[in-house]
Amino acid sequence: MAASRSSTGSVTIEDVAREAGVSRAAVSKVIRDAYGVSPAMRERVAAAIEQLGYRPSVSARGMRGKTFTLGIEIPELSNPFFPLLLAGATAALSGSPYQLIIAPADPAHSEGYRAIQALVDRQVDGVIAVSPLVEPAWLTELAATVPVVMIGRHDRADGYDTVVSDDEAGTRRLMRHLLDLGHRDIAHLTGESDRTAPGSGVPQAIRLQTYRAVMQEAGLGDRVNVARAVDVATGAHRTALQLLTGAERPTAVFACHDEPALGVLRAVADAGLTADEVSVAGYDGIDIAGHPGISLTTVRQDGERMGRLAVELLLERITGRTEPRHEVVGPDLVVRSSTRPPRPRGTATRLQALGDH
Amino acid sequence: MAASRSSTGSVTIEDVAREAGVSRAAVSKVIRDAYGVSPAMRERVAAAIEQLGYRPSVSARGMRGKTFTLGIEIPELSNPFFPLLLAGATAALSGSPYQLIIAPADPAHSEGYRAIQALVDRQVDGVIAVSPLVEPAWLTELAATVPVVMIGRHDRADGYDTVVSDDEAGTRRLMRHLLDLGHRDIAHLTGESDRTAPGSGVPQAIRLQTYRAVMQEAGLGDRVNVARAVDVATGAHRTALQLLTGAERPTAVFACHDEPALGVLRAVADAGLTADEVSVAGYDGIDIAGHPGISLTTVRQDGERMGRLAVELLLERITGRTEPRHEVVGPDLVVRSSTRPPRPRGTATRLQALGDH
DNA sequence: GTGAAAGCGCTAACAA
DNA sequence: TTGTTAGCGCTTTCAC
Repeated sequence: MAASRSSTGSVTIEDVAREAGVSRAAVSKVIRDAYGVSPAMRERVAAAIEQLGYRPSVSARGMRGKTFTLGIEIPELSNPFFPLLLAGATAALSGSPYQLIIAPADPAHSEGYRAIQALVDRQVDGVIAVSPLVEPAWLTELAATVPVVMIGRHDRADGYDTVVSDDEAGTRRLMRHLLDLGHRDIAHLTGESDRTAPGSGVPQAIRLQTYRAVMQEAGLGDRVNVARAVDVATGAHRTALQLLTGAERPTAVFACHDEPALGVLRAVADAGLTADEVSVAGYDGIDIAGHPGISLTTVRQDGERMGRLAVELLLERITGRTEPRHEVVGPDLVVRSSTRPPRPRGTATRLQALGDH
Repeated sequence: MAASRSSTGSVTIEDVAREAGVSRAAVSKVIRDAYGVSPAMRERVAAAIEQLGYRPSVSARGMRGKTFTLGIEIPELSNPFFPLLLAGATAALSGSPYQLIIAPADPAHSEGYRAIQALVDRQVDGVIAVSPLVEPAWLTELAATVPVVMIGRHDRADGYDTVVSDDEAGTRRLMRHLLDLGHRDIAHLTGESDRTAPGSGVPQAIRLQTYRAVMQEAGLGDRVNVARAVDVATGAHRTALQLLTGAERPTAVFACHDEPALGVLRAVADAGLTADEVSVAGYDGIDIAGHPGISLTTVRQDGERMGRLAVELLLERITGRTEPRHEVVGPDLVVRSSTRPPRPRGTATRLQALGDH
C-alpha cells in the first residue's frame, strides 16, 4: 500500500541508482531481470525501488525497448461475446509482466483502423485485433512492424496469426438440428450484404454461406430466405417483425448471432406468436441465452478460450516465432426450448396437431 | 487508405522535416497546432506528413509533453452497465485529438490499483476510475499527479471529480413502488458485508442503507431481510434459491443490481414460483431487462451520460480547472411485469385471491 | 517566423 | 559483475 503504490511523482531510474549507490544501467538490468547482476546488488536496488516507490516510465522504455503492453482492439462492448474474449485475455496475462490495454473502435469512425493505429502509436509490443472488417492487406503490412493476432477472421494470412471458431461446423450443427426437428421454412437473419460478402472471411459471411449450402443440400434451395437488417444488432427486431407478419412466415429463424436473436424473440412476442409457432436460434452462446425467460437455442463459442489463445499466440510471436499459426476452436450446439418442431401448416389447435402424427 | 494509414514503420519527425525542407521544431509546431507558423509552412509540412505517412510517437511525446491519451479503468466488462459508460466516454471523445484506452482490472489482482497504476505508468493525460473499492486517500494522492475522475463513488473528495447516480433517490423510488403495490416482506439481496459497509460511498452500500431506512420509515423494521451472496453477480441465484425455499419467503426481492436480479429471476423459476408469488426488482436498467421474457422492474441509470460527463470533467481538468466538481445524475424507475401486487398469504388459488379484495 | 540545441527517462553496446 | 556512454523521437526554450 505504502511507497510502492505511491504516485508516479517523478522518481526516475537516476534517483534509484543514487539511493542504491549504483549506476543507472545496474538498476535497468535489475528491473529487466537481465543477465549479469549479483544477488547483493539486486537486493540493494530492489530495496531502493521499494523505498522510493519507483515506477519505470513506459514512455521512456518504449523509446528504446519494449513497453510490456499488449493492445487489443474491440469493435463493440455491447455484444457480450467480446467481454468474454477480454476476460480470457486478461486471465492469460495474469501474473505476467505484460499489461493489456483495450482500444475501443469508435463506431463513428473508420472501422477499427483508428483504434489499431492508436495502439501501434503507443508502442505496444503486440496487437490483437477483433475488427472483422479491417483489410487483410493492411494487417499484413502492420504485421511487418509488430506482432499481430486476428480473432474471428477465417482467411489465412502469412504475416499474422488467427484465432477463429469453426463457423461452418457450428452452423451445420445448428441447421441439422432445425431440419431434424422438421423445419423446412428456415429463414436466416443477417446484416447488410456488404458485411457478409462471400469470401470475406467474416463469421457472418461463413454462417450465411453455410446456411445456403445446407438448404441446398437438403433440397430446400427454393426456400432459402435471407432477411437483412440495416444495423443487425439493433435492427433485427424490426426486420424480424416484417418477416413474421409477412405472408411467407418461416417456421424457424436463424439469426447470425445472439444479439439479433434476442431481437427476433422480442418480435415473436410482439407479433403474438409463441415458440411453438416460430423457432428461433442464435449464435455465440451468450449467458443470457440460458435464462429461463429466454431459453435460446444457440451455438456456443468459447470466447474466453479464444481470448486466452490469442494472447498465447501473441506472446509466442513476441518471443520470436515467425511461422504463422491458425487456431480453430470448435463450437458447441446448445439446444434450448426456443426451438421446437414446427406446427403443421394451417393447423391452429392442439387437437389437430395431435391427430397429425 | 494509402500512406496515411501505412504502418508506423519508423518515419520520424526528422524525415518529415527533411522532406519538407524545414526544421524539426517547425514540424513539431505544425502537428501541435502551436503558435507561430506561417500558412505556407503549415501546408508544406502537412503535405510531407501525408506523403510519408508520418505518425508521431506517443512514447516520445510522453517524455516531454502530453500523450493525448485518456485512461479508463473498469472492474468488469461482463456487467452490461460498464460498456454503456465506455460508449458514452468514447462518443464524448469522438473527433477530439484524445484517444481512450481501457485498462481492465484483473479480478485475480488487487482491486483496480494495478490497472490504474498501469495507466499512469503509460503517461495518460487523465484517468477515469470506476473501481468502487480503491481507497479515496490513494486517489487523492494520485490526483496530485494526474487529473482524476471517479465514477460511482458518493464520498466527495477535494482532489478529484466524481460522477454518480443518485442511488438513494433511485432506491427510494423503487421501494415506494414495492410498498405501493402492497409488499411488506421485501428482502434485499446484496454482496458480502465488506463491500457494502455503511459510509463506504459505494452504490451497493447506499442502496442497502436506503433499503433499511425505507423499511424503518414504513414501520417494517422487523421485516428487514438482507441476504448476502458471496460473489453477488454469480452467486445471487444460489442465495435467492435459499431465500425462496426457506420458511420466511419474502413476497418481493430487491437485488442490488440487475445482474443478480437475473439470477433471482432464474431462482424464482427454478423454485417453481411465478411473478405473482414473488416480485423481483433490480437496479441499473440494462437492456435485457426490457426483454419480454425477462421484463424486470429496475432503476435505470444513464450510463452513457455518466461516461460522457466523466470525459467532459476530465477534459476540463486537463484544461486547467482545479476546483472539484461532483455531478449527480438522476436515475429513473422503470416498472415492468416482474413486480406485481403480493398474493395474500396462504392463498394458493385464483378464486380465493379474487375474493380477497 | 524559423531553426539550433538541450534534454525527457530509459536501454543496450561496450569498456573497465 | 559493474559503469560509461550514446542515442531513441519528441518538445521547448532561446537565439536568430
